[in-house]
Amino acid sequence: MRKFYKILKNCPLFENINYDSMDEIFSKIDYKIKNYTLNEIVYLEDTKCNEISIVLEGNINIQSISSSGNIFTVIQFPIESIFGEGLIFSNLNNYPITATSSTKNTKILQISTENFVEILHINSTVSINYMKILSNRITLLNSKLKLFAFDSIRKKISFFILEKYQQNNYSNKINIGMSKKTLAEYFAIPRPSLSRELINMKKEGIIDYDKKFFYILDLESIKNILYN
Amino acid sequence: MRKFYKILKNCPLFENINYDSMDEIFSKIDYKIKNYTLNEIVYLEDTKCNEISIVLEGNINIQSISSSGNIFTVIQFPIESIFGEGLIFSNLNNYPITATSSTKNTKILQISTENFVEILHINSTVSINYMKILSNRITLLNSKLKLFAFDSIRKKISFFILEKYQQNNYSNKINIGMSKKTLAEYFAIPRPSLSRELINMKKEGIIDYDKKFFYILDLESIKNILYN
DNA sequence: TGTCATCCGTAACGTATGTTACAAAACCAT
DNA sequence: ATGGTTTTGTAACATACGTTACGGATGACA
Repeated sequence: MRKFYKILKNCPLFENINYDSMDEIFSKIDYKIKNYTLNEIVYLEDTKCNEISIVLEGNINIQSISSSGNIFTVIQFPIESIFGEGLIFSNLNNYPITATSSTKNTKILQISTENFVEILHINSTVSINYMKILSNRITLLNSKLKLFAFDSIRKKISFFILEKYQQNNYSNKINIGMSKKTLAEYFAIPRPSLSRELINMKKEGIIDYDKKFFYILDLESIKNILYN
Repeated sequence: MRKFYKILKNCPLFENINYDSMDEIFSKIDYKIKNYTLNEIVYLEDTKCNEISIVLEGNINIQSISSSGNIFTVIQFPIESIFGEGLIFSNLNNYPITATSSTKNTKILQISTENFVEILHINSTVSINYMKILSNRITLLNSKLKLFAFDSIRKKISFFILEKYQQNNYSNKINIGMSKKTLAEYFAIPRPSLSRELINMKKEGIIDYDKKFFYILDLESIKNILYN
């Protein structure tokens, strides 16, 4: 196990855990290290999740829904990735997707729910790390959902501008911080659609913009768009 | 504090915690019980969240984005509701919305992050409860996001049918389990839009349906819709 | 300074879906 | 059964948005 400590240290769950603490943890609890060859199923969609998994060597693949609305986009999860951490304590703890190994030698550390609970008792830093992981996931999902929930491009743009406006001390000049292309991807819409709506809003005198900045011309209108 | 134990017992955080344990907890940690009159701000959007809150008496209101894409839908949170639990351990721990009291006498229990960490140490059941809350939230957000991410009504329907199909032992007869109206709300789309798409899919021989059931006629087509 | 790749604005077109409206069917209570 | 309420199917219309395409602007690099 010790040869994996370096890898575990980079996993958010074991952040700030020194080797002595790891010794303590892994001497007290049971765990498994499973080996997979290429394209083996690591876990199967709709089966119960009763353990957390950490990739120690190799890669695993999962499919998901892309932001353009298509299923079957493959995402790679590399070394140090953690799985099942949001599921083991959930009432509906079925894996939502199938995961397969994408490298010839894939090693995965598996810790059962019981043993994981034990770890949380043993080491309070791991315990806090774990809650941070869950909380950050919630924050991320929330912000994603917020954007998706808006039913028009104009609302997405307005929300984005208003958020930045508040973050940057109510300045009318807003640093976009990314290319228009990237912004369109962030909104999960085609780039020309974003472009067209920006043009419309400019024509209507609500905003102006250039390569790097949005300029708020009519703050009230922007607010009204969100509350229409 | 003791008079609130009965209320706390109904809060998922204190599920299965007996009064003795509560005594132990609240004797060892610091906490505040704050009183609000009508329409006072309980917490303000974009300010740091450094405590969890539980409604002990009255109601609080928050605004959110409705599933029809409009901001400013007011949601009421009644007695026993818990707040901030997904924020205190998050790196971005700003309240995403403003909450105000909606009753003349609103009492809210507030426990700072530090003290909350202490509780998690003291009582392992509360600790597990807390992780269940976070995990269930993640599961809920995930499934919502999944539905939103689909870019067509046909995909939403197909996903819904396929999910039920698998849950019910691969039977071609699928109990919808709610009215079409409710289903439309669940999909966050207008009811006539759902109706029309169902008609189309029936015309194409993919599904049939009546008041209570969907019938899968062409399973392969349904699968293809999701992977198109 | 010229070449190439990338980013961006712009336009035309087709279509999925929101909107509104109305009547038939189903449900429920009297 | 009867009347009223809610749920559904259906249709016509308007529109926001995806799609595709193209050329100009921008920036990197040799």
